[in-house]
Amino acid sequence: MKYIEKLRNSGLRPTKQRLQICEVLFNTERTFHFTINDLERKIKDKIDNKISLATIYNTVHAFEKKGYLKQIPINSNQIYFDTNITDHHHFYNLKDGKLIDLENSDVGPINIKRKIDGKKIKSIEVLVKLED
Amino acid sequence: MKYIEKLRNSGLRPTKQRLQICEVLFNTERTFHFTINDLERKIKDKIDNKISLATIYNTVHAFEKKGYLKQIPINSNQIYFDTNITDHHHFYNLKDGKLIDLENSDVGPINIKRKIDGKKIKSIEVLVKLED
DNA sequence: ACAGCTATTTAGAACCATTATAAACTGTAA
DNA sequence: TTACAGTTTATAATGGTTCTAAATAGCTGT
Ligand SMILES: [Mn+2]
Ligand SMILES: [Mn+2]
Ligand SMILES: [Zn+2]
Ligand SMILES: [Zn+2]
Repeated sequence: MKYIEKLRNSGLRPTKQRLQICEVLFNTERTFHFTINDLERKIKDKIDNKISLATIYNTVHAFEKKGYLKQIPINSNQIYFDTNITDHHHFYNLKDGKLIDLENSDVGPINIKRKIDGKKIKSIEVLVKLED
Repeated sequence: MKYIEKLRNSGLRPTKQRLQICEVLFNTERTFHFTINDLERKIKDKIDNKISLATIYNTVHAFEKKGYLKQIPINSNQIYFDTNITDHHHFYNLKDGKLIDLENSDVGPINIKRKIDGKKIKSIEVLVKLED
């Protein structure tokens, strides 16, 4: 299995459930955005055994902590995650709630002129809201 | 009362509760960021009658719809609102969860090169996460 | 292969911010 | 004043997320 090493190297035991979730999340042509509810449905569609909701939450949080997933800053009643962990930005379609990746090259370089002393910048994320 | 006109002009009846919430939200030196829980405490401190939590929610949503408040796109279990309704951005201090305004002039002009056809840009918001 | 240990999974309960309900109350225009 | 729609309110319901604690599974050393 291609994800066993990745998990072991992260200090995560390569359990059956984690490996199956890796397949759903990372064995894809394209990166994607998802909520836990989305992921639960994807898992049901792709695998035949059941994975409990608690395990899905546990795994997503474990992967996020290891840097294999990112949360997307957005106002919603659900948390949005991203399998694209590169620095990038988002269009947010207000009509249907869907997100579209905006590559760094699609946004001019962002230069934050103000400094907060004792702090350093960890990330700069742009959200572009779209309407009709 | 200075807020009666504002409310009437928005099609909102100037009730006692709404006027008191206006005082707390808008009769200030500076704009600020708040959650519903923050606002509930501010109201308790500043006024002597009780305003029900449902009314606080109703009022904040009514004011948001009228454009007197904005939500701040951020991942949190609570919604963050802003009394600063100008176009601006935010520092987000990961240590304590506090937000700091970043004026448009503190961020270089942002030029979104990619277009989504049939859609127009409603807002561009930058979130700068800070760590130690 | 086995034992022992710790990590992980799991069903279900708990949590808690937010929203819905529906009855009482209030602002407003006639 | 009256009538009516808008608003407030206590309380219940909702729903995403986290917690709990018992069962299970991966791992290390023998
Ligand atoms: Mn299936
Ligand atoms: Mn008081
Ligand atoms: Zn993305
Ligand atoms: Zn602000």
